[in-house]
Amino acid sequence: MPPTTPGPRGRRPTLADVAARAEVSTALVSIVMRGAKGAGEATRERVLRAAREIGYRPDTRARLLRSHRSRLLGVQFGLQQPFHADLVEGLYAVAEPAGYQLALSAVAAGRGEERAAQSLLDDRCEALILLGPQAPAARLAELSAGLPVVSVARRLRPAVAGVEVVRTADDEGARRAVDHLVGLGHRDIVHVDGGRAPGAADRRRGYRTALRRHGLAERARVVAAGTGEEDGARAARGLLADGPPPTAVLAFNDDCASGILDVLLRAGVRVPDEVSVVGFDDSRLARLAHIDLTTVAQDAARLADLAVGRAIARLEGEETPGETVVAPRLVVRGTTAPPRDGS
Amino acid sequence: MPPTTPGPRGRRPTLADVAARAEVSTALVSIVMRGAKGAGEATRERVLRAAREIGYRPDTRARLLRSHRSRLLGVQFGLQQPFHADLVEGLYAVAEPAGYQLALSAVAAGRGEERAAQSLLDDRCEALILLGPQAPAARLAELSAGLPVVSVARRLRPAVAGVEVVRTADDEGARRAVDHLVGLGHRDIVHVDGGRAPGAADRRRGYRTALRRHGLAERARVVAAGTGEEDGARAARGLLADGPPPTAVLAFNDDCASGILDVLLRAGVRVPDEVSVVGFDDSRLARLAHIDLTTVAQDAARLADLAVGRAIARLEGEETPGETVVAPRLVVRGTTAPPRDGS
DNA sequence: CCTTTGCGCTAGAACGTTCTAGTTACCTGG
DNA sequence: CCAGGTAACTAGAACGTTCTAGCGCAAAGG
Repeated sequence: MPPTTPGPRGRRPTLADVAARAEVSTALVSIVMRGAKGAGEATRERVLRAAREIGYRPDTRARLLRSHRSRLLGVQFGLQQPFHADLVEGLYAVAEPAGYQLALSAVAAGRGEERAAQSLLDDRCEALILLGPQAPAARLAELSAGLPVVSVARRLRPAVAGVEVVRTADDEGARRAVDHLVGLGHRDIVHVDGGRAPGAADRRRGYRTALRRHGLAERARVVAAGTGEEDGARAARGLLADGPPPTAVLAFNDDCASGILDVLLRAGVRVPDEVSVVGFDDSRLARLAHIDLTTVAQDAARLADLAVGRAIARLEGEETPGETVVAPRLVVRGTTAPPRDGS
Repeated sequence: MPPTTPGPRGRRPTLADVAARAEVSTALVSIVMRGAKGAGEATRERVLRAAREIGYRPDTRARLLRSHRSRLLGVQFGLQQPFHADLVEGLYAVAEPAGYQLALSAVAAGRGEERAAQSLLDDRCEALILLGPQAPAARLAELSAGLPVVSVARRLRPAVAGVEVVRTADDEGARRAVDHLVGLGHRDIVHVDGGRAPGAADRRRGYRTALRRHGLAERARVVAAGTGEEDGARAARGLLADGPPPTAVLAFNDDCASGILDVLLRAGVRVPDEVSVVGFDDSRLARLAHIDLTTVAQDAARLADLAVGRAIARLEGEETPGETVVAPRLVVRGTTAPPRDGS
């Protein structure tokens, strides 16, 4: 059984230790450990055995110090954002097979994006993958002067030269949701809006476009709200106060939808019998049996795949499209149904 | 304006560059950058200015390679666990002021604990802080032979020599929940149990103890369930089928409670009017206005503080208690109320 | 037989820091 | 005026890798 932890003495075995045991030079051990060519079959075996026997593990930091490639992708993510967790999971899945490691840096309460990004730079990452970055475009441009930068799930308008964007087609998501509702027979569909949040403008636009295509342009109705549950609740109270509610609501996101659901249910309005509700994001929340929200899902795996792909392409000097848009997917659950009467 | 990114040429400035510009030795620049003593006031200024002007940032990896201290705490966490996000947030808040950096390594779908821990070791972390580790005790023991290991939120029975445990008093949490319910007038309280999940045994024990203290020992009733929403739902359906439901339910955790709430509400049982429900964890879920769950909160900030403290203490060779237990806090929200009749 | 080629291997210099052990130069007290 | 101390600074060797040259040797080609 080879030891898989450093011995109690504290000193971890190094290349030199392996070299001594296998009676070769450190350079050769290095060759063998990297799987590079230039070592005979027999010696290779001998070195590997020696390494195994003394529990040798290469020192990442020394390795990176010397070889100018670090094969490290820096990932900045929001600790409190469940969707980012899905993305990071996807990133791991793609990066490791491609021969890259991930360095994670979280944005949290006392730790802003500036700190997070800086720590990634200090770690000598080769590229930065920023999940939903809020930093000003100028800062992103500045970063991208030094290394490839990929912004995931944040659109940049106008485009920032050098910053690669990978995002979901928010407008299309909203369109699909509207198509679904119209297909069920709804004609009176309200959009509870996310205001200035990333993606909100596109979702609003998609909503309007879809209604227009269905010949319902003049029935478009956008209610200002926001990104949180409470924003949705407020909007819903407003809707109930303003005479008969619509037969369907497209919320900016799942949190917002959850607030809407709450107010409706407490007011005795049955969902989906009287009012259908659609969310956006397919968060954990939406999947709860309790809530069972019809929603528009972002394809985290695909976004992650593209993000890594673009970062690596840029590292290898390839041309990249600048922006890549991923189609969302409508997940039909229990909060949508045909309207009670064809109003 | 000092550049805060590496220049386009790719080569980042090094100590030598700063030294050249300030016309001193690299050793002195090192001294100044570390804030060590041994530099004159005037030169210090000059060096700092030079560093600022060329946008120098120390190279973490080279720094760590040389100084045997890495001042790096490795944190292994579950990507999909919201509670871990709270803990990591707390860890950042404590570690950075104490002069330590965090290296994050996520456990996710295709990336088990073994991989996560190994990557932390490869980064030459000085100590490991494992959030809710599932690895066998033997593996933890093995790890702790090489460096201090702190297990957060997982109790180890029997204790593993060398592994420091920081956890919430699950039994006390359950007791507080029961005390609250009894205080409201409940006497018919069921515990929907988490089975073999970490903490479940303690919560079960706390529940039993509390009932006994209130002279209700013979009314204790434990229903086997699990950690998920669906487990709670199943248990609730069972309760409803077995004649009149209890007046109060203590669920293993919030997810489980959410499933219970769902089944009760769909069955037309009013919460909290007819049945009170208490969760455990104070997850994001519990805080939703929609759910508004009375629950037992773990003190993430305190757990994080202790975890870092113990890790550092061990690094400095101090004696540590081996296990530290943190009191939970009952958060009363809208799912508990006095029973309708004093059954 | 002598050159070429290529393979297996090694010596030794990087990489960007910190650390050890100095060397100056300036006080300070006798 | 000198011993002794201290503050400011520096040369050069680490740290654990990878990389560049290049060496010895056997097989192949002339």
